[in-house]
Amino acid sequence: MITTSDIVLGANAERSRSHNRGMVLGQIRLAGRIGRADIARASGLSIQAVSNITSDLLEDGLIVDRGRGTAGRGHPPVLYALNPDGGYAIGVEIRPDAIFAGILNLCGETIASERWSLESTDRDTITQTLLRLRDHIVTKAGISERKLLGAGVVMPGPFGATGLSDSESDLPGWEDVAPGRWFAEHLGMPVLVENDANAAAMAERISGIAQSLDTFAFLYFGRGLGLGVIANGRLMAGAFGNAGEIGHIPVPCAGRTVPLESVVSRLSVQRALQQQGIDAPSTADLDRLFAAGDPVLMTWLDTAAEPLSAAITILENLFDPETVILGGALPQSILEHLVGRIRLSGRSVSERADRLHPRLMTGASGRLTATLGAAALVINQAFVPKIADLP
Amino acid sequence: MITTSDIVLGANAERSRSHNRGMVLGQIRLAGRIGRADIARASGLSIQAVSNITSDLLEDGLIVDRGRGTAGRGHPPVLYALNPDGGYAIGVEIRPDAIFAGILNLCGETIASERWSLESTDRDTITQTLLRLRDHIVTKAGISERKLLGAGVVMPGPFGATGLSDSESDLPGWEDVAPGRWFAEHLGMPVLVENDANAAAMAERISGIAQSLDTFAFLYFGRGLGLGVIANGRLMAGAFGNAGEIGHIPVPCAGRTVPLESVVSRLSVQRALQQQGIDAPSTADLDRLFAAGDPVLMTWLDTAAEPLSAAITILENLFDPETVILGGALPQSILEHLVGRIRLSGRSVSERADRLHPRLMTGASGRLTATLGAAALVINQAFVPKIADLP
DNA sequence: CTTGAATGCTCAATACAGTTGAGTTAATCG
DNA sequence: CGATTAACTCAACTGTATTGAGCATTCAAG
Repeated sequence: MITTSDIVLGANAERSRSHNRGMVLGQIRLAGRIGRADIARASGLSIQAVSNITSDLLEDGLIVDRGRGTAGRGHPPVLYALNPDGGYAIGVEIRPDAIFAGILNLCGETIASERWSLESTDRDTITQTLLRLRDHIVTKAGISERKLLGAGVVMPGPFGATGLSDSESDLPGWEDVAPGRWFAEHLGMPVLVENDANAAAMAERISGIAQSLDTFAFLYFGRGLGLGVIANGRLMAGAFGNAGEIGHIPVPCAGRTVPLESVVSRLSVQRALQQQGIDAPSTADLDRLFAAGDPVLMTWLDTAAEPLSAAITILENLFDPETVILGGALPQSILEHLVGRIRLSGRSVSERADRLHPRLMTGASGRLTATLGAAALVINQAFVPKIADLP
Repeated sequence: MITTSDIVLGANAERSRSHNRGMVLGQIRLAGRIGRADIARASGLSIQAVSNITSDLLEDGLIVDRGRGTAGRGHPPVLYALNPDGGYAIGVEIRPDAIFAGILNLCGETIASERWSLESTDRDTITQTLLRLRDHIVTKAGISERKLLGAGVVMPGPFGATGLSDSESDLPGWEDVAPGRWFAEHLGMPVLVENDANAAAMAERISGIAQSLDTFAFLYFGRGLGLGVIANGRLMAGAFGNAGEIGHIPVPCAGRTVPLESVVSRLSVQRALQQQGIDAPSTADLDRLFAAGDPVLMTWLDTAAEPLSAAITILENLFDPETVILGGALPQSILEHLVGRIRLSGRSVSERADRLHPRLMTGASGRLTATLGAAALVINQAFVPKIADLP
């Protein structure tokens, strides 16, 4: 991800305002409907300040008046909520063979989605295809281009040449360019670039099961296995933007030590099926096989449970998340089976009586998870305070 | 750690100032000696704003004028540096059998340290002992109490009752109290509470080998094995303050899968030695055995290398840190031997050509690492922007 | 039903902190 | 030696948030 977003450090009047605007929007998102006095209490700002900011937001169409509150005595508050039509974000996922795109509104609802095939992955082809795809999907969604907040782009990681680079999954022709800047220039809007797992994790936070969670880990079944960690509401990116490569950690499996994604991933189950002559290229295929109780698939699930459980113990003890979420390009049925099947270790910091959420949950599934997550990255930007801080 | 520090969200004039002060101090610390124009460029503030802030800091005695710069043409800048005497922090480490304390100055230099035995771990005994110890060490260091910025306290984790709770290492009598608030009230100063590994990691950043690193992982050899992760200059705490319990993750060792700290920790080496009738309670004992090439110790080192290497691969792929640092209550000689002995996996996001630092390094070692780290937590506060942000 | 307390909110004045623009000083370069 | 570059200061300005007075609306107690 090459940490694009300009890291601004000092606070001044302008940046304070933008910071507070993001905060107020975040509070409104979190609460659903909320009055100004409550926002002020939650944010440590004066009522007057919140009042000024909300009237700005109202004028900009980002929030709407949603009636009066009732509880208790005293003057009932005016309640505000996000305006779904207040802004939109495009999400784009670039794969070696296709481009996926989707549009999310400010409330995180999907407005449109598309899949276009790619003949080549060179920069020109991708850029031209993307421009046409953008126009197409914006028209299809019937929204005004002015209301686009930006675009999120998901590309195969890891970024830069690392020990995990792998010509099969990487995009040739993109090694020597910063994709964030490239797309920002060509699309003419702010662009965030992330890997699939991080984007999918953000989707859970914006419109999924993790809307009220600040610290969680998301295990993403893509081609391999990815991890997105959100800590205190922020994506954990790592020094070079490559954090979360969980697929490559060594885990025990049937007495041996193997890389996690060699036994727990979409590719691994498809390989296991193929060895028995079963072809299951799509998520729907897998769903069908699962519903039919296919023995090869069931055996794979049994085998995968142990290393997956080990991986979750590792995640819990290293990150101490509120929960671990399983999602991505496997059918919901299989994800749910895995969640039910896995015996979580008792030797974990996550084994505590005062938990508010289960240790393991299923999140969004299906092929579009990462694409919509890319858009969620942009939507999230609106809700996050802007004064970045580095020591 | 019970995330004490009041999480303020909104920005106003007062908080902006304090934020910018922290930022400017952080820049000065990072650079060593720096002029106002450079600070302005690094922070995105105007020269005038930086000028106002530095003159405040100068007046408060936090920084000092350190002559003029020379390079290039134009008016040479006035260079500022941290004033070591500008402030002090007390670090305290509470163990079941003793209290350690140390004092650090603003530059992270150790001014004094002490070890006092404990007869009991009940709240009263510890609190009373701590108050006397504080007075004693402040007198010994010969500093003014007014210049104390606060205290950092290291206590055995994990915090709260979890699946890892273990009556042998926990402190009885502290389950139902928030230690941060308790100590803040009784010591009459701001208090930060952390576990040993996190504190030690912060020590590396304030006065150790990681002074210019923003994202790194610190493997801490205490009783067991702990992990402190600093990401973007902040400690990664986890949802319940228990992140970094790396000692309990499953790793392969000699064909079996075991909890990491059962084979890689001070306790594990001491147990191995004891089984052969060798008693080595202190760090110095271990150093002596290592220098003598003791065969039991050497065998243990050989055995530990494989699981430790696996753990480092996990850390690298999950956190993508700039480096991994080994430190804590083992002699420097053994840490260095381990760093040299470990064969790092090539299948890691950290295996990249453009690295600025080695993948594995040794940090501070010895019994006081965590104690001084506790003080470093407080010193660090001075250097960090204050506008906290939660979405 | 009246009165008072509690609560949400507005308006106008104020304060704080950073920015801007016009100098001043001090070094290097040609 | 003059032109140029760069750091810095001074004073006026601007943007945001805060403060305090006051109004509106609701509930509850008498």
